[in-house]
Amino acid sequence: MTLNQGFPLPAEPDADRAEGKRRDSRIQVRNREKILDAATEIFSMYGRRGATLDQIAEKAAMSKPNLLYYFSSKEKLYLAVLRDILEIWLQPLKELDERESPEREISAYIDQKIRFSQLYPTASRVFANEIVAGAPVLKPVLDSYLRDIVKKKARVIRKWVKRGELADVDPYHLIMMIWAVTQHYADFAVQIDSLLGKSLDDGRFYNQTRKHIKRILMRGILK
Amino acid sequence: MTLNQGFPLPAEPDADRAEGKRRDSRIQVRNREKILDAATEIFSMYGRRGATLDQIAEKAAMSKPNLLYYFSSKEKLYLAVLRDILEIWLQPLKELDERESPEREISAYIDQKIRFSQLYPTASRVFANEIVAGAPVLKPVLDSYLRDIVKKKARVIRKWVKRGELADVDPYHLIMMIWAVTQHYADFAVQIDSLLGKSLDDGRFYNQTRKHIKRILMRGILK
DNA sequence: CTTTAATTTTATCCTTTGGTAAAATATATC
DNA sequence: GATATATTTTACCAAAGGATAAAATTAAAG
Repeated sequence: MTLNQGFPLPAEPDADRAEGKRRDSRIQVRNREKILDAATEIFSMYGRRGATLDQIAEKAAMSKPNLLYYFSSKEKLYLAVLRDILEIWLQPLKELDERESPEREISAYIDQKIRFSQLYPTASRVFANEIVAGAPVLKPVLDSYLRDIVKKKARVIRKWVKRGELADVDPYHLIMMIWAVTQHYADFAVQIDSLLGKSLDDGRFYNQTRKHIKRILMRGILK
Repeated sequence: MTLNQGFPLPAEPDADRAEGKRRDSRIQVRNREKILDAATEIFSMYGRRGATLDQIAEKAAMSKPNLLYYFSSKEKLYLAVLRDILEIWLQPLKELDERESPEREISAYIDQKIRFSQLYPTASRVFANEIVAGAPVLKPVLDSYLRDIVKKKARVIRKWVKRGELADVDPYHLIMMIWAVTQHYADFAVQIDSLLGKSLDDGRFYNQTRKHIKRILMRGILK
């Protein structure tokens, strides 16, 4: 599973996505995907620096030079993985619509976020790792792209508050709270597994979690 | 700042803490502390595998072999760092007391957790890193020690629910939610800085955050 | 002071790791 | 099926990184 394509990461004169060559041959697509999946998993476990190309290559069932044929360096590969993750990571936020009720919108937002945690836990962990590490690569994106989107959506929430449809919450803290809680179930999955022996893969647990989060949060913020 | 001493991590025949030798000479204590602090910072940024002894040694203003004189291997050092963190990480949870009101106790718990995020953000990040990476080192501890404590405290919360002092919340999810939200401000500090230009170091922001989290959560769970 | 033990430095080793070169093989196109 | 192009393999390399040995230095004890 490879997540997405066109993303606003520092677009780099991309030496990879080469010029006048036949691209996207079946084999090309399949291998890039295999590599990205393998890389996601390895990066999620060992981080950008701790992960090794040997590990990734092995997981992708491919020799290291072969891997480097598709992604010319470890950094480029890491970037490609992040690029894939980031867009779909914040897609849901973009959809917050002030014309709808906050009840409906925030509820849907939480649903989508926890869904992401269920579907792409390793991707979520790569992202978490990058941020925890101080966002050495993503910092510029956070400072520009993410910042703008969040600012825009904070305005939406503030509007709801002014209209009296929402308790007097700080929009930023609310967003952060939703991120924290929903991502936690992907990022700290081992911990949850240790404590409960469950994961979001378990449909029953998934739903229970979803409802529980929503119940508490919605009660906390609705008027 | 070194956090703590006696911890229940796999105690290992500890080749370091040597036998019949003069220990805890001033210089010994000072250097171990210097190293642990440096290591915490480096591990928080690069993870257990990505961190290098060279970096740690440099940050500790010490040669690498000298560092290895105090901690005989990178793994041992990493373990020592984790040991330091873990105990004070879950100290607050241990203090949940069923004889007090949930309002008071949970409020105090949140306070202590966010306080930890403020005081030891890098330590929190090392811990986060370890868990996100799948707890390669801490897994046994999570499966035993942590599990037991949490189970015990879940019982306390359940008691409050039965007594009708708390809404019908799942204790585990509640605990997780508190962890997620409070730790988020340390673990994802870069993100918060990008979005708000603030950190918990800022006293005003610290208090605002604290109150906001408590307001929403307490509203969400109190009857 | 001297002697002994603790600490630090210097030199070095071996393995891992990211990356390259070039040959070999497979795939597609005419 | 020959030719050109894309893909894969094999053989390497230089730098980084964890670790050790032993000499040199510093601090403590008598």
